[in-house]
Order: sequence, then C-alpha cells, then structure tokens
Amino acid sequence: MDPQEVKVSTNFIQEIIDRDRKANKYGGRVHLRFPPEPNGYLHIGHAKSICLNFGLAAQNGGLCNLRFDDTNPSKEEAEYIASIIEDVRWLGFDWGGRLFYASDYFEKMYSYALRLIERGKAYVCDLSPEEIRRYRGTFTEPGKESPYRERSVEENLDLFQRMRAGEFSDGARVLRAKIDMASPNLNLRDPVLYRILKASHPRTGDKWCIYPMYDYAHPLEDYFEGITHSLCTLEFEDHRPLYEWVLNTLNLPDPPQQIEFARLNLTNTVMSKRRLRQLVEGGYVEGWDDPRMPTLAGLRRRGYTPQSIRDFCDRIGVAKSNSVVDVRFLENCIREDLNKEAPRVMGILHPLKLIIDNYPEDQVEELEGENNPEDPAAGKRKIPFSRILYIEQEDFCKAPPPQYFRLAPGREVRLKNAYIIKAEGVVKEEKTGEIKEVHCTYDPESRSGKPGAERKVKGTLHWVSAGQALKVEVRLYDYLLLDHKEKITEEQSEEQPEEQAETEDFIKQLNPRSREVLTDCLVEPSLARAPVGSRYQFIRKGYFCVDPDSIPHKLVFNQIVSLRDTWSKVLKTGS
RNA sequence: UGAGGGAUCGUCUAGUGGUAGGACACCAGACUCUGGAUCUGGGAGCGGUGGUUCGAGCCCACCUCCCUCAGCCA
Repeated sequence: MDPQEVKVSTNFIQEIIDRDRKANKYGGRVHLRFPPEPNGYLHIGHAKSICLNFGLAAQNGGLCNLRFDDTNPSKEEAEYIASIIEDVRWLGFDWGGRLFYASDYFEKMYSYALRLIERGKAYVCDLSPEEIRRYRGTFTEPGKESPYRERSVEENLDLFQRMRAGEFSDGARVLRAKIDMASPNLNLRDPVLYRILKASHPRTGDKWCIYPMYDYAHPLEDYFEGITHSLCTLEFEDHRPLYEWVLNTLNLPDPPQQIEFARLNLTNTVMSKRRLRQLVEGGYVEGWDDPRMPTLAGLRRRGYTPQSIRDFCDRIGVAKSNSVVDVRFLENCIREDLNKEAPRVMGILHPLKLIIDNYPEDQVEELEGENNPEDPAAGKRKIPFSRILYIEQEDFCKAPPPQYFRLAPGREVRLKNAYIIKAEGVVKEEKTGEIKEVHCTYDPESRSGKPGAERKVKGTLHWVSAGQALKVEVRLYDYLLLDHKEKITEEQSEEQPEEQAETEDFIKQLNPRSREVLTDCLVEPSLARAPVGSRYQFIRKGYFCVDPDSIPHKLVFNQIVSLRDTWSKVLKTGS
C-alpha cells in the first residue's frame, strides 16, 4: 500500500464527521463540495479549502462536488469557470462528473421562495437599499419593521411573480425573509433573499432578472446536492443561523450542516481578491499568473508541483483560530518534493570566465554526472569539459573572508564531476579593476571517479564549459511583501480613511526587488531540449522551471525556490 | 460598548483530568565531489487571576487580548 494513502489527517471537522457516521446521521453518507464563485482566480487559500473538502471526502469514503456559486451575474464571468476547473484538476482532484452550478437550481429555488411566501415567512419589500439599511438598526439598537412586512400572502405572491417577470427596475423591490428585526444577529433582521438584477447571466442569459442571495441560495444548493457537511470560512459563522433557518423553515429533511474553519493567511504575500487585483491592475506584477503571485496559476508557472501544495495544505492543518502561516513552510514543502524528484544540472547565473592554463587548448572531454544523488535510478548524463569554463562570480574571491571554502588565489577547489583546480591569477579590467577572468591549473589525476582522485578539498564548485554552454534567461523571485501585517493597525491615524490607509500601507510594503531578470546566464547543453514546465535543480543554487516565455534558442527559467543557503547565514552573522 | 467566534514553542498544529508532542524556523555538531540532502543534539510554549481535584492546557468563575458582522457581495 502506498504509505501516502494511509496518512489520515485528524482535525475538528473529521471529529464531527466521525460522530455523525457513528450516529448514522445522513445514513452514514459523507458528501462535501467546493463552491467557488466564478469571479476571480483561485489562490493558495482556495487550495486549502479544496484539499480539505476533497481530502475529507476521500478519507471518509465520501464524495465531493465542484459547484460554481454563480448567483451574482454582475460580478461573474465565464472565463473564470475554465480557469477554476483547470486549477482544481491540476491540483489533482476529481469530482467524478459532479460539476454543478447554482444557476441550474434557479427554478427550484424560486419555487421554494414561493413556498416561503405561502407560509408567511417571506415578503416583498419596497424599501430602497438606503432605507433598508436605516431600518436594520445597529449593533446596539434593534431594527425597525418594514412597512411592507405585513402584506398578504396573495399580494406577496403577485409582487414576487411580477418581480420575476421583469415589471420592476433594479433595486425597486426585494424579497425578504420575515424573521426578527430585533435579533441581536443582524443577519436575522429580515435579510434579503432575492434582488432584481437586470444583468445577463453567463449561463442563464436573460432568462432571469431576479437572483437569489448567498444566504438563501447556499443552503438550498447544498440540500439539492445531498451535501452533509458544508464547510466555509469563519466570517460565515454569523450566517449559520440563517443557513439553518432556510432549511428548517422549508422543513427539508436531513439538512446539511455548516461548519466553519479559519482561512489561510501566508506571510510575505497578499491573499484577498481586492489586493490581488490591485497588484495586477496597478502593474506591480505581470498578470494573474505572474510567478510571484500566490494564485494557483502563478504557483504553477513558478514551478510549484501540485503534490507540494497538497502536502502543504495537509501539514498546516485546520482549526478555528486565525493564523498566519510562514511562507517558508510552503518553501519547505516544494524543496522536499523537488529534492527527491528534480534532476540536477549545472547552471551559472553570474558568469565569471575561468581558464585552465595547463589544459589542452582544443580538447573537449565528456565527463559524467549523476542526475540525482537522491535517486540512483535517475541515471547519469554526459557533461562537456574544456579549457575555458564559466563559474559563478561569487565562487571566486581575491581576499576571502574567514570560512570561505571557495576559489581564491593559491587555493584549491573541486569542480563538480571534474577536476581539482588551483587558482593562479586573475586578469582585471584596466579601468574598473573588475575581475575579468581567473586563471588556474588543474590536476589531471583528480578527475572524478578516477581511482586515486579521492583527495579532499574543502569546496566544490559548479561550472559550465564555455564552448558548449547554452545562454539562457533566468528570473529570480523574492517575496512580494517585505514584512507581513506590521503597522497595519498601528499606523492608522484616525484622520485617514481606513481603507485608504490600508491600501497605501500595503503598496508601501511591496518589495521593490521581488523580481530580478538575468539575461546572460549559462547552462549545460543537456538542457537544450528542456520542455516548458520541466523542473531542475541547478546545483548549489536552487530549483528552476522552464517558463512558457521560452523560445527555441532562448530558454527562460523561473527560480522556484533557492536551495537552503547556510553560507549566506554565516556571512550575515559574521558582519 | 449588541451578537458570534478564538487564544498551546518565533510560526502552524496535537493533546478531550494523569510525564505538553510533532512540523517549519532557529542554534550546535557529524557527514558530504551540491555550504544541498541526510543524521545527531539543543533552546523554545499552555494570555492572566482565582477555584474544583490526589492531579488542570483540558472542568468552573472572573478578567485580558484578538477576529468577524450594520451589501440588494460571496
């Protein structure tokens, strides 16, 4: 058995499911759903919900539907539907043909609304939006009943049918639940159930001009699909009484139950649709699939694997307390995955010419390198070696600091999979004093794999052969935000409108160096036909993924994540 | 200050009256032809005050702090 399949996560929702199954509630069925609104791109926060819902279904022998909550045509667009479907599938989940749309239930929802009216539990209200707000009262004062609250069933039926027929303009009337204007829970102060919206719906076109509100539609959607456990985020906690009111008032058997959990927050990034949109529309990133974005499209392009994201969602757990997960946790997940899977190659980000003075001028040797030391089955590959190589600029230092194991004048170092070399001298740019090339000698007896080549040297460098290397572009990424949620509360002066202050603060915190494009990088020739989306470890540097911007003779790599870098820590603590 | 939630290492999360555990991060060491990986070790936590109990992170009381809600958004 695959040990990964055996892993079962425990959390408070699983406990509820356990109790329900034991009590044979819902006849022992477990049926969940992931209900996105098609009004934007999915991000890693959605991934948490997707993994939770599909994961719980799977580990309880249940089902999970994919359902588009398309009850608001003024905000939703068909193009999002395709991207959401793609993203959920990419993450690795299967809804087994149970792809549904709230809009498919409009007719049924309408007839249930009629039933509510007949039972005296809903009425048509002619108050304007502004008036409704005023009548609602405040946290501390009860609301006032609408003057239209006591209309007869007949009149309500007639008016509601005419609302549907399009006789009234947007906002002229709404259908409201008749609950309790004095309820301490504002959601129960006669909430709006239907509004008039003369907008064309992506799926139903102009068939409808009244659309159900979330609070009315959602419990019914769940009920229609036989959902047992309806998971949503914390901010809907106050809505649960209304969710239950709809189901109970309609007297529906085996009503699904709503369970709330804390949404995902990640350090060093933003997650709200509003801010994500600001990034895109403000030109701070290249688009929704910019590799810096926490969208699934962005993470995919960046090179994150679906399994690493699933693993992450699994390991962060689920609870009811608000939390902010350190983005390094996510990075750990992708490193762990790629360490096992990614083939190793050599690539130079900042080239420095290295000339081996005692190596034959026109000779090119074929050396061999392991594709993945973590996986011997990955085999080996040929790597050309010659007199002129490139190494990383930071791997040579004229006046090395303490603890520096790399190349320095008079010092020896191993070239990975090749020879031990010794630095003999440098050639400098006359004017700037910048080091143009390093000259060295090699020890012919030290070739990797050769008997007697086991001589130890402190450092090992990666390199490419000048004549065979491929010139590529590499895009390095850093966090979108420098810090997370500092100041947001502290710096708001009372004068400043809250919204504006927060926006400015968030833009102020943007990392000006979140992206660095290197156009003169060199990689070993084995990468010549690397397909878009393929991932590699550039030895000693990090994991990289071939970007779709690549063209035949110019590969473009995205840095997925760097390798853990102990040396940079040594440097930092030293200075 | 109405209602509904929440508080356990730096972070996330277990613990459901009986030795507070794991993961990430961090620190130290071993190993290494990747300063990667791996291995070993370490520091680090129950918001507060009382109470019940032989025994409390868990039960009770009071307090503190944090989050959500006044859309015809979801």
